[in-house]
Amino acid sequence: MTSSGLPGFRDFYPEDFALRDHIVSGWREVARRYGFVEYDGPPLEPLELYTDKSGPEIVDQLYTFVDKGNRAIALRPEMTPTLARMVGARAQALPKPIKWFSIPQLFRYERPQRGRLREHFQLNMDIVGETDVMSDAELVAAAIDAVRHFGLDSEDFTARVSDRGLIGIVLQEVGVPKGRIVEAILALDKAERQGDEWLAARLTELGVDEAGVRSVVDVREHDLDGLTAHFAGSRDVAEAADRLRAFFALMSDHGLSAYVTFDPRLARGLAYYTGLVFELWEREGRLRAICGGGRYDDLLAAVGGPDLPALGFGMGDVVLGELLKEKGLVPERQTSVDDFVVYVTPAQRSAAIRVARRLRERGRGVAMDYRGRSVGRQFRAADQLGASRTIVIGPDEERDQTASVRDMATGEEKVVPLIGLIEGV
RNA sequence: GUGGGCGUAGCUCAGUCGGUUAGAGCGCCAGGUUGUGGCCCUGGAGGUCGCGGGUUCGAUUCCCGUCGCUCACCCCA
Repeated sequence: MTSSGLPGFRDFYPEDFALRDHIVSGWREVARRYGFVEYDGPPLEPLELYTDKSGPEIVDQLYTFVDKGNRAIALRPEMTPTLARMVGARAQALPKPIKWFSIPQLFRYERPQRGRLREHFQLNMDIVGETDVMSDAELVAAAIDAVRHFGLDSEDFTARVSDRGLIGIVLQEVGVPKGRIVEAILALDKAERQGDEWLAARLTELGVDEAGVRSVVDVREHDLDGLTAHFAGSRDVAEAADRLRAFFALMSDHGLSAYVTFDPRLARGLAYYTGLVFELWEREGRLRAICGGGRYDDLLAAVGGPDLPALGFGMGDVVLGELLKEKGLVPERQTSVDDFVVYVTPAQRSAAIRVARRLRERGRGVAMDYRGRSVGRQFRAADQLGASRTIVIGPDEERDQTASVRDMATGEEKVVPLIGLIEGV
């Protein structure tokens, strides 16, 4: 091979770009249906924007450099800090709730693998300035629809839902000190991969007694009712659970019950989530999470922005694209050619160009042969390009101001007046 | 960042127990006589056998390194 591009960065050949466009357009359409408006920010940001709040897991993997003005720069790894800044600057003026979406290209310096590159496009949908559980449900519904839009359904993927508020209260009940709740939640997330013994050791470290440890390990197997029963004595648990129940009821109103499951094992790695958290997973589980998000009511204030509650999710194009390819849901072929105009002899070239021009003015995609090859070869070119019609201009047509129009799918061909051809478009 | 597997034409792959012109299918290009595609036929282009070094009379084939891809770990958008 000759020189290749940077590892983890993609070249988009026309067929690749077609898939990317398919995904991005679909997302835009779904976001629009939910009443979100699009925004964007710069792909480069000051490094400090991320070092403060994002947590070490993101900072370790930043793409950074120093610019000619000696500024420390990062390629944006996520959109939320940019969103926080932008919303912050106009927080007073914007009607609430603020429902914004963006499809930024994001960058991470880490080892590329299947479904994880150093760059991807990510749909971000956020709602700022609303605490009602109805907004939680609508956001999750939008995330689910952003996947369903491409032809996947509850057979293919599922949404795991939990609530950090609830889990935090549970952890407090079993004896985790208040100041270490977030650590315990992150441990819970990590336990997915490390196993129960690791979790038990970690919880003991955090000051949980043996009974409490057992309780937490058990809790991970409970459904919502089981969980409330287990902590029947706790008013706080009951209240937090009620909010989740309300959430599931709303998901039912959205007609999406089949997609959502309570899963107390889900915690999400990022430190800033405060309430609802969710992830979309392919059912077969071979790929990574398709999407993840949740409520982060304290984040905007924490980064010096307005004190507004918020929630949002991110959904990348890489895993979703892999999934669509696997399921055969990638659109067939893309062509920009509607009509191919054939000229039979060089004498008709000018007339044919004029016809092409008039069709283009009407919005048709038109291609022609450049070299005056045989009619047969021109037809073959029309076929290769996927033209839906081939329009032949020969001596007869030129004389009669007509064109022979062939439907490439059916093979049906008829002679029509030029005027009719142009105006019939 | 750690460890394993892989790396031959645009794509999917064959092949060389080290030997002198590296193959197939698909794709691409040109023809198959002057007004019609999808089939077919003929011909052609295209490979420093990832890159660098070593062993050897000789390496695409063996060894080392490196880069890339990939899987697992790590981590997660």
